[in-house]
Amino acid sequence: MSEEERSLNFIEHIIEDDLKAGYDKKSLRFRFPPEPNGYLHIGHASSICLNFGLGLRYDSPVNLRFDDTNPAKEEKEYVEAIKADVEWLGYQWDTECYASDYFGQLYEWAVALIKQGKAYVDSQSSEEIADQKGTPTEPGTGSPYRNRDVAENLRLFEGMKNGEFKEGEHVLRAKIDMSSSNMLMRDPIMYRILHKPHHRTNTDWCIYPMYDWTHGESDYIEQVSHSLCTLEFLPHRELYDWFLDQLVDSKKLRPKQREFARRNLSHTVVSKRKLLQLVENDVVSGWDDPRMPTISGLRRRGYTPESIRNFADTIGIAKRENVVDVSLLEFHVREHLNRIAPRVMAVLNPLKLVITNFPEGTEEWLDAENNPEDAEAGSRQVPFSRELYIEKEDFREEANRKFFRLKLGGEVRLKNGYIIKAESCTKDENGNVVEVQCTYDPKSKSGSGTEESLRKVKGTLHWVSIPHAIETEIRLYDRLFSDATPDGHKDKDFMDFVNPDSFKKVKGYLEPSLKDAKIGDRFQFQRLGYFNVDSDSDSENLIFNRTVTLRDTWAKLEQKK
RNA sequence: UGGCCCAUGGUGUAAUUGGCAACACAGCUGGUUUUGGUCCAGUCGUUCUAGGUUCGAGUCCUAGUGGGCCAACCA
Repeated sequence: MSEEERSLNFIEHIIEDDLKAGYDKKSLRFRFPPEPNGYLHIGHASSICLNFGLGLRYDSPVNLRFDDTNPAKEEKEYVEAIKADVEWLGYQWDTECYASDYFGQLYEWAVALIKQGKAYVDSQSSEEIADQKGTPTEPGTGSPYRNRDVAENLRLFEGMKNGEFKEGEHVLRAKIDMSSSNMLMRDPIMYRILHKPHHRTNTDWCIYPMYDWTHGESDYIEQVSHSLCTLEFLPHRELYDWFLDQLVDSKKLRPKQREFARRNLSHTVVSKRKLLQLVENDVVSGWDDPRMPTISGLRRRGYTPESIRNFADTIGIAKRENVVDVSLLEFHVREHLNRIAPRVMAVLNPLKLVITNFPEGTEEWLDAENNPEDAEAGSRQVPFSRELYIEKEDFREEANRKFFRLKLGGEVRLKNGYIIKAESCTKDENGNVVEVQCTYDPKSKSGSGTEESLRKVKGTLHWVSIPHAIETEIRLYDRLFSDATPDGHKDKDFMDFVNPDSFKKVKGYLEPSLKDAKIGDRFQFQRLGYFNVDSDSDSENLIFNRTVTLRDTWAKLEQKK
């Protein structure tokens, strides 16, 4: 989809309106502001694509800003992971910023506010402050310290900064309006005392600014023009503007906050807290478990950055509640992988097939196309021999004409190989088929151009030559939750909906060309799905993750029964 | 018994700003195919309700209904 054809989302409309109203395009600037207290997930990806997409669209800088005002929760490890994720998605930030870099400026501004009588030190407990806050329907009442004189406020605030007080002893509050219908305007806390080392400023500070006092001011310092956040921050906008009103220099750009609805994905949860719960309860192996909707999980699962960007682009951005069906994400990864993933053959549920008229102890190397969607992809050789594996599901002793696979007396094409006919089968004591005996037509070789090779046979199977097969571990993933909105039930916990079959480990038999596959390499296992090499692999053992199955209309037909 | 936000197919977003409701996904029907993949064609809607303004309303106004957010020394 070309840029000019695409319709604008409401954020772009706001920007276009600003531009029309005389806003200088050169002063456009955006930012992605994660708190380094956890891993990024698909919801963040949407925000990243929004902000960096705007940067690309308007040729404007986009900062990566870590909102690191709470040393109790934040760690350097997350900073590194977040940077890696943003880069992997394919975006380049203009400046790597930290709210903590502005602690000095913020402190100066706070002192100025105190001097103007617009901030005061409150010496009550958090319970007392909460009690006086009122409720959404009742106004709050002023703190007994609300009218402390400026000199005392300054002295106490400096004392707070110098570590003269214990945590919780004092806070700095903005003096706004205890009866505002907006709870956030009822003298919000600007600073609290925290005797904790910070991942960047270490022990330089023992007071830390709150989000509201930091975010808009950071935007102003960085001269961010449009500060985009999720809908739950809408009531914060009034406070965001109030703080800016106190210190904005009219010659400088004044940032504006605008809000959009966070994107929810069906069959998963998109909340750091809930994802953490999955990790801590060992429901998954970690933040990068391939079932996790984290960027690192999707990466390990085999998703491509392009597919995630296309997904974000397609779902767009708006202000209403939403649950995007995960099938849309799957569509985008299939669409991309269909174009780029080399085709190979692998059997995951093997059934032995013996071609009785193929000479014992011999092999034949067949030409196989690497990707029918990509003329440049070339071809490779795959070995054919007397004993092969096919999928158990691809053979039935008897079946109706809707079954385009192998049945006794029936014919089928072996992909890139020959047409075979099932003559008989052997069963174990339980009646399970353990071997199928076939004959092949030596003149029907794929691509040979013979009359026999051009015969139309309904059904083509993938296969692997047993003596040449590489044995590997295959990890099959399914949706982590059986319910579309696991956290959308008032009476049930989202953990109740964890899909017990979301992970299955099986043994796979792969064509030998795969032996040199490297971690991260993506393939289409023909007729099965897209797979990539997991990071748990080593030179001895390959491990594959199933990214997503192919669309399977046959499975749908079967399910209907 | 408050304030604010939102409402368009099953899902997500559009609608030249008041002018024939569009795109993608999913579903369903067919066609092509040496992947039951890909590809191609077709199909699926009283724009939450009721009033109002207007030649004309998804869009503007009023009321209602439904959903969401707001009382962390979190972000």
